[in-house]
Amino acid sequence: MSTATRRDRGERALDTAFLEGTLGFTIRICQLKVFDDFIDRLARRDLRPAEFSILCLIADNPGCRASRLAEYLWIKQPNFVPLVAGLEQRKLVLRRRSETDRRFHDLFLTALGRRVVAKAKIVVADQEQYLTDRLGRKKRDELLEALRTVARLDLRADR
Amino acid sequence: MSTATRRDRGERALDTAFLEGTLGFTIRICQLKVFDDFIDRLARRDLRPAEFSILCLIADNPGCRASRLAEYLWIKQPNFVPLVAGLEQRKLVLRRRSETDRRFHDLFLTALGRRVVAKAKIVVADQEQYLTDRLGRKKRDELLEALRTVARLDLRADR
DNA sequence: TATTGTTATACTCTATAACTATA
DNA sequence: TATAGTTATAGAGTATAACAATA
Repeated sequence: MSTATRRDRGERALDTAFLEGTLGFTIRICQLKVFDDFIDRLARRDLRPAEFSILCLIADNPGCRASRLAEYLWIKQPNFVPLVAGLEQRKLVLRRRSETDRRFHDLFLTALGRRVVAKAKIVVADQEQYLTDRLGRKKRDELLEALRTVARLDLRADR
Repeated sequence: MSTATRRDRGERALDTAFLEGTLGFTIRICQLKVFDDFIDRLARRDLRPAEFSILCLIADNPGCRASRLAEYLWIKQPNFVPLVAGLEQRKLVLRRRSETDRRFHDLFLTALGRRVVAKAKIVVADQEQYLTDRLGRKKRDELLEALRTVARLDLRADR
């Protein structure tokens, strides 16, 4: 958009009261904005949000199973395969057949993977700090807690 | 997933503390869950979330311009065209060339469009009520207010 | 020359069915 | 028979460039 806002050009503001009065729409806009910024920050490290979240989970859960991660991240198994395969090709992740049950893939980070995730976490911390600065520590913590409450709900199943 | 949880089968729980300690990831999971439920609820009316939001905005802003809506909804103009064209074909929306500037398309709801959006709003209200019941009115209102604060930020531009 | 809407098109993300190998 | 991972593939959603009409 040009530097002059629509308001500057004398246009009437949109009445957005209904949508902005709903949690659903507002969560959606927040997610778009936060991810837009996040994707841009992470691009320098050649990581997508999904890849970053996978690396984080393997870092804190060495030897975890692929299907377990996919389920938690709401990524369908067939879509999860090329994600992990890509990370393995880049020497960030190691896949190993479980010895107790050879159907499973146990996942580990390589030394390089640990370095990459450590640096990427700094990028995330920067964004989180930016948000905390704008909201204030107390409101930020309350926001996170409320969101975690929503995240734990099983909306479709509860109906 | 089967009825027995992973915990029941004796699997160790994932350590997800890092990701769940970030606003970015938690907002993302909330958005996925809320939209999954929302899409399912709206499916009976053959409406997608984007279509619903467009109808809502036209309802409260008759005669508004297509480009104005697309910008607000974070939908790129080329992707907005088939959305509105579809709504017009279904006789929910009316596109009219502006008389003052024939480049613009002014958007209106048809009588049918008004009926459809009114019914869809009930579906949304149900979901919002469900969330309010779980969170409590006060926490729900605080959550919405905090989200609106985040939604107003211009994260990328502010860096 | 700039802007709105449009077309064409490519890329990413997501979804489903069917296969394999293991159990 | 059931499960983890895989392959193939189709469908959304999203992105950019270029064009026509209009200003």
